[in-house]
Amino acid sequence: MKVTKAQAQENRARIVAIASQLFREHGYDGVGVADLMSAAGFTHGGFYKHFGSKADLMAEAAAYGLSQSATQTNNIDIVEFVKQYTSRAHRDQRSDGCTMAALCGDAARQSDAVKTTFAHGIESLLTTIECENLRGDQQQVRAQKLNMLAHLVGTVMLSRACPDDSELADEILEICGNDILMQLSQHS
Amino acid sequence: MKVTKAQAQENRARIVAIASQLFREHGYDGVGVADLMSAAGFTHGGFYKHFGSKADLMAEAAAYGLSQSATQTNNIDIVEFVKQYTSRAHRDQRSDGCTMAALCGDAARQSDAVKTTFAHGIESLLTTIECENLRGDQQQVRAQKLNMLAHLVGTVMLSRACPDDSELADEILEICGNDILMQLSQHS
DNA sequence: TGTACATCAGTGAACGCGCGTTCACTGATGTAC
DNA sequence: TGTACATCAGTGAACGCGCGTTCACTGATGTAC
Repeated sequence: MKVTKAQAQENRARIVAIASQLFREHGYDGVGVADLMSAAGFTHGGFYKHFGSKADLMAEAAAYGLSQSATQTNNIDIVEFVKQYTSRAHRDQRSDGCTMAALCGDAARQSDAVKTTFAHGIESLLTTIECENLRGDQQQVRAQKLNMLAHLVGTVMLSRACPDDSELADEILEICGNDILMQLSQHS
Repeated sequence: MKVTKAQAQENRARIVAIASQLFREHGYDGVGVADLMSAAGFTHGGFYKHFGSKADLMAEAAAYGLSQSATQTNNIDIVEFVKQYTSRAHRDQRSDGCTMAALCGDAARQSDAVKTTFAHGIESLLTTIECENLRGDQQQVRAQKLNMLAHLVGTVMLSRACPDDSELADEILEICGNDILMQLSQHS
């Protein structure tokens, strides 16, 4: 049965949002078209009325997830952001967490469309990260943010690669979280 | 046809080594049993004479790849190590590069067997990273190494998530590589 | 405003395909006498 | 040392299964008059 134009657009947006979550949790290869359509409350056949292919949705879901991260990062105290990013809650809640940390390993093996989306996502994060505290010229501030981002992403990814409830996983978060905060205060 | 015991053992080792490379390049889901057996010069049927399942091989190949990284790290000048790790050559040669950077994103979604292997891999890297230059007590040195590892892994993963030949990809390597070296000199 | 028709989001069966795994078979190696 | 038999690494066809994608169909929505 057909559906209101507005309703269809809303449904499409829901598919993208749910795909973004499922991809973050299970990876691109870990979620099938039928899985995500079912999670959105539809049958799989309708998928191709909205998207050209699964690969197309992957790029769109990445863009959605990364812009979401950027929005959440915007206008938040940077110290609070680092603490939250390196928290156990963030590590354990992949589906609601940072898309960069959840999928940048997978992105490296995807098409240039997806990689371009991730590159834009990095630039977005660099822009939205609160910078008032950082000293130095524009280039230095950008370098400081880039280093912080790499350190943050590496921290969460290493912690996630450890067995659940392992001491090492928590140690990584704590030690690296503290160091990132220390770097931050040194640059302020 | 049967084959010498020694030959069979050698063949098994070759499968593990090639699997380790292929997994690093294409991810665990991106390489099939038939693919890797073929790459090793065999037909797929013989696979289960050596391994219980593909998942078993994944854990074993990870252990192989991570111990290889640790071996390469051992007794190498740490400045040279950081430069090589953050080089374009390392970023672009996934199959011969660090298993941690290539697969820690995938490892997070695998069984505890694989994750345990990665946790041991992290500990191995912490042990083998040359530490003579680092100041402080044992705990501080461990923290410095852990931070350096997270920073290194994050750097390479972010750079790989960008499109090939993109400026951002190279900028990440350069900026973060320099910062990691600077941290190192500060702690020496 | 009412009517007739076109549109198209969503359904569910069906497609070809590649995956991990199994299995009967081969024949050189290893072993027992 | 020679012979007869068991072992088992490697082969290649076959298996069930789930994947991405296609397609004929439905029926409410949107549109033209």
